[in-house]
Amino acid sequence: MRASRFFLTTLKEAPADADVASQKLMLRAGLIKRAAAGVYTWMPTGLRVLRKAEAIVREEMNRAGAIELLMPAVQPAELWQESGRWEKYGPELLRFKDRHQRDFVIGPTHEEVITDVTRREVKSYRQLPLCFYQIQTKFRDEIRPRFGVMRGREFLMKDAYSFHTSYEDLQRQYRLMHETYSRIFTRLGLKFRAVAADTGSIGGTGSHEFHVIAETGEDDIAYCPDSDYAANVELAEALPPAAPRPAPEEAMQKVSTPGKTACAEVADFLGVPRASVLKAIALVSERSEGEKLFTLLLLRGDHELNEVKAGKVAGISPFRFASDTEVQEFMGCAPGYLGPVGADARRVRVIADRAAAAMGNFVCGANEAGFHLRGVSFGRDCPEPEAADLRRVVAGDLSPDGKGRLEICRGIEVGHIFQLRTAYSSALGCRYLDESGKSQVMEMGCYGIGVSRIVGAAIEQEHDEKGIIFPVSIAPFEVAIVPVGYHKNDAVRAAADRLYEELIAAGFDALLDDRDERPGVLFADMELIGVPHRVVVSARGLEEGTLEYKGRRDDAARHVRAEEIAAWLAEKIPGESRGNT
RNA sequence: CGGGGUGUAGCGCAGCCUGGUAGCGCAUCUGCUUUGGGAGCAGAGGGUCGUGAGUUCGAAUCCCACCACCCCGACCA
Repeated sequence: MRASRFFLTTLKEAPADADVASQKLMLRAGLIKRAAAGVYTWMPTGLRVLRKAEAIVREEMNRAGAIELLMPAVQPAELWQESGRWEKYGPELLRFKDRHQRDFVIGPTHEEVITDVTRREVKSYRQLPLCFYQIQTKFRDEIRPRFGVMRGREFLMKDAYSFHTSYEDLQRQYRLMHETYSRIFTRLGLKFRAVAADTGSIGGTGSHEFHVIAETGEDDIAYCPDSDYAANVELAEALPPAAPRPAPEEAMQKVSTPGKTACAEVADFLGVPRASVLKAIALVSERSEGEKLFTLLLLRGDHELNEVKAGKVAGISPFRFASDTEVQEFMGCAPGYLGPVGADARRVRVIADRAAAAMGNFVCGANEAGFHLRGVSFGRDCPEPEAADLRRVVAGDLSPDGKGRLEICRGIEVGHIFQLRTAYSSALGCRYLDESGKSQVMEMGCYGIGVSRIVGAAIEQEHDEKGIIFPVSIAPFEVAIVPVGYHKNDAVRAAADRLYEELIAAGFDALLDDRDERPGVLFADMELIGVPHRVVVSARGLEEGTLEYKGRRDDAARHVRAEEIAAWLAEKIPGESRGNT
């Protein structure tokens, strides 16, 4: 590509409303233009990047035997009503009516449509297994779109769906997709981690998220540096403390703690560590008969509740936090001074986190405004509570696989694989006849990759003060030829043109920056848009028979003999990662 | 949904308090000079001042309503 025939629109200043590096740089480099909140035009430079990412995803999906199709962005409401998600999905689902007042949605995902296609077309076990995929634009009406294309409302997604005659075969496909995703993100040049994710009501180990490791990620990931354990913090198990509960020493004693309601305040006020204060959180689970179940969760003062885990404790989900009135009703006390001692066992269920259950001689609320108790021990001063895993893991916790300690990092979710089992196939009646002619419900899996999010995540992961540093596999161009004096010096022009033809013929995705601008402008633009390799053609070098090579991360340029430059680049840009478009 | 903030040229901003008919930098166009790290000089074009309705002789500026966008928060005692 010649820059004079392309369309580069770089900016010196980023729009003021951009708030993360990738969004600023994508706007500055002219990769995207904002059309509405969370909705962007992919400009020519950005589209090249998006298409390269898409091509890698497509190649690897095809390699894994998945079959590409393309489903509609607009979907009839009937399918969503049939699956039950017309009610369940909430306001993120963009709904509208056509001229005949029929209800439609703009697809945020395609389980309904693919399941509908499959139930109509597939009748026999002989046709299974199948794995379909598409690369298609989705729309989710996010409450608060932000971070540019990383949390847009309209975005490009690769979504795949597989259909099986058995759970075992689904698991085989799931492992295959796990491997395929690892290949994809490796080829994309991303630092990523596959993490175990919450499977909601389906349970089991049937879901993994693929995260690009980056400070600005929206998810917390717990991982063990000494093993391959990694899980979303919402899921990561907190093991019981290794040390046994200390024996009761001091007698229980009531102390005045006026106005001190938060654990940290109480600990500071009494001069004890936060870890020796017991935190009590009151929940209410409403039953259909209007009956309220009241639960007191106990946590160590330095720990935080993990609501996902609490929701998995039998009998309390769905729950909400108790109102002040309800706390008063069940505990006979204002919030801020709650504790297990003296709680009415007939009306209040007490569940302690494993770490809280291992505490002894602790401080807790006295169930009387303005007072706490110190020197409290379970068993002696109040009944032994039920124990459960309730807290968020923190850095330094033991890894659940027993191979070290956990670290926490931030990640950007770019992929998610999920064993759906029969959630959709049974709702939509997606069945087949088995060998014995008996009708069976298909097992299903789904596998998503946020293709447009990958571009933002790649930039978030690698950039500097000059701009974007793209991995060569998705860079808008692999190599930039920057002539100094293209429009002034015939020798430079001839050499630059010759080099450009040579590199194109050799299969490189080269950009010849033949714009009539000062060299500084050309250098700055090529660096801003993240071209990983640069060759400068100058009169000075031509006299010596050399060209100047500089990698995007290199501090200094190197002189290379003109006749050796193609071989030099071939070494830097392996053919298999080249995407000449 | 609640709270806060911002809307003035393609981008970044000033002007608003104290009303008098809009300005700066970058970008764009023309000319001359310049040419290895976002050039200099001279000139030019480009604005429904978010929208609507008020107050006023007169509104970017004051009042009201609405819209858009951004940020923070949404019960963890």
